[in-house]
Amino acid sequence: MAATIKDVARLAGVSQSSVSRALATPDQVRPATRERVERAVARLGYRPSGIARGLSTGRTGTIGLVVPDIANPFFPGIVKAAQRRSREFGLAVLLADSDEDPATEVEVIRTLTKQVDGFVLCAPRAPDDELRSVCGDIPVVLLNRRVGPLPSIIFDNADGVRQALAHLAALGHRRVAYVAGPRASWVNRERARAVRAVAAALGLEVAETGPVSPDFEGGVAAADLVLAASVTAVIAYNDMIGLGLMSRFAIRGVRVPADVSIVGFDDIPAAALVSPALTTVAQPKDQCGRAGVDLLNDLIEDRDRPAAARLSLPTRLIVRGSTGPEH
Amino acid sequence: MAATIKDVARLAGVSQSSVSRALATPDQVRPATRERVERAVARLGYRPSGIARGLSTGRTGTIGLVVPDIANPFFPGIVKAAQRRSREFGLAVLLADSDEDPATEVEVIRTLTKQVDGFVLCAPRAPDDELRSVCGDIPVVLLNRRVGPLPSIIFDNADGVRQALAHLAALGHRRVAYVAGPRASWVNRERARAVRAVAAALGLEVAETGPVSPDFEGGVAAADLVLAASVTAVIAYNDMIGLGLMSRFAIRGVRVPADVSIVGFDDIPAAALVSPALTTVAQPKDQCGRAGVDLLNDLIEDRDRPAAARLSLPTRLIVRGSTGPEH
DNA sequence: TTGAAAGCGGTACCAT
DNA sequence: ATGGTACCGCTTTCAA
Repeated sequence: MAATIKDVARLAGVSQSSVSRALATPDQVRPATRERVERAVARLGYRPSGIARGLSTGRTGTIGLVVPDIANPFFPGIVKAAQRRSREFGLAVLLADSDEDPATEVEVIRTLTKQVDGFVLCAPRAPDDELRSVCGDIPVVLLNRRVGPLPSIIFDNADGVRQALAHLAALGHRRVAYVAGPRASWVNRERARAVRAVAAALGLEVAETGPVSPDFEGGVAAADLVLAASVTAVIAYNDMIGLGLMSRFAIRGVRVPADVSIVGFDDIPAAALVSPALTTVAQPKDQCGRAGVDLLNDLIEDRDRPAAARLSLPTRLIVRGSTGPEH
Repeated sequence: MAATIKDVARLAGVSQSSVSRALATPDQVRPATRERVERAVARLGYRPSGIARGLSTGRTGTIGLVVPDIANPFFPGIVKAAQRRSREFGLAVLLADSDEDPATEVEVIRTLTKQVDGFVLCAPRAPDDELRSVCGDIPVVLLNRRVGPLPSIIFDNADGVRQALAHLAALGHRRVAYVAGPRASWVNRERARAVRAVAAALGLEVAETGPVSPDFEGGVAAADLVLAASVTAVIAYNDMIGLGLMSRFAIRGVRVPADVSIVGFDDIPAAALVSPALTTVAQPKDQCGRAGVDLLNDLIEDRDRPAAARLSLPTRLIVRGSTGPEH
């Protein structure tokens, strides 16, 4: 059996309380005592049980991180950053993959609620009121989703769209398609809205296609719709769709970017690996993951609602393969 | 505050023990009692605290899943499968990313040991004896790594290499390069060994290059080394290296596969997206993740060491872009 | 079948 | 500065 605080106390010849103090608040015990405790701890290889501590403090030292799909290349960057930051805070991360299913997501959150100090919810699929309800029970930070005044961190999608459309307009495109992602996606609604608004401002015509699933197959499926819309450029809900478009375009004999230019969102790793490389709107995932944990940690520490409970992170267009029409 | 078992007991007019039983072993309480408890549970929205339960049972209902780098496209597939399977068992998953650092890995394992019922270690980077030591404290399943008799699940790397080399030999290649991954990687050693053995058997000449880091940049760096070795085909430690090779080859004006054919390992998503698509040795990641959790669960349940504590999963070559030399 | 009570491994308050 | 002790929420004997 692993050593308990009792064993340490006995070996050190002090009380449990002193051991607990020596470890948690070293300056509340006499150096001599501290020494003896430390020695005993070392000899026994003692590690306090986080779970026992959790029971008595109400703090688990663990946060829940929920993502819709860890295999979606958009998320690992965020997860990694969050994970790293958490470790700096001495927090463990309970990762849950909801498989893109709102019901699973809610169930997972409910199950984990007792085991974590708070949640970072990445692009949660659950309905607003469900999220609000969760927020009542436990600190929560939303990533890539905004629900009322709940603490959340999003990317500046509207500005990303603006950069993308301005780029295409500058290249001479007059008519572009937007391939929509899932209807249920908050981000998709944001981008779609921005596309309409910005296009109008820029005097561009927009053809909306989709929605399609936000993956390679979705892009493949959307390709023919896009072609039928006779546009010279297309903005895809995300890079995977963009990649799917490219693939299908190649099969249909449509050259990219000569015939159609493509701009994606997310700057997933694969976007840089294909040729021509995919122009995309990048989002600072590291910053997002880190900031999410920072914010959650603040909430947990109850440093009463930090000023910036709602952050919007800048996006930036990475121009790669895209060119003007009739090139 | 969330309701506790006490609240339920009071509301139901029974003792804590009865509530506990009604929930854990319903057939040990009279139906009438069970009813009252269930009603109270529902009314209060009671959810037992896993952490309190853990303290008293010694079971946390959580397993630790450690990966070297969740952003490495090889792992999400495994993680996802493991996650899903765990949920079926009612287990939560504590995911830790060791950032490819053996020290971090060990530290993370030690920290989490008290909070989980067991570990699934994906391609652990820690030294053998460290792993053995961990195994003494708590059930552990190794994925993609073999250490003595420890429970582990690996892919049949030797056979994967055999398929790859047989493929290249059949295409007419006589001299191939192997681009090595990290020296510390057990899998790399396996593959390197197999390359030597199989090549000898097939009468192929082998040029070993590297080691390089197992990512895109590593492949880029390796490209020039490979070219200097004047081979017509190359087997890369993994797909990311293969992709890096392709990229650099393009810049150096070397055509793939006309001048050099490439075979990677892992079948990461991006391998199918590039053109020409990358020929690769695929490994059943889902099966691996699932089997890992199954095995660990058995170990935890202490169904004394299941027969197959050491599994080897079949790999299979996916032929895509590769062709013969002087094509 | 049910209830009382003793832990599980810590923390924290209260004395000393 | 230190020790004693009452919890934290649940499970699990042990009696009744």
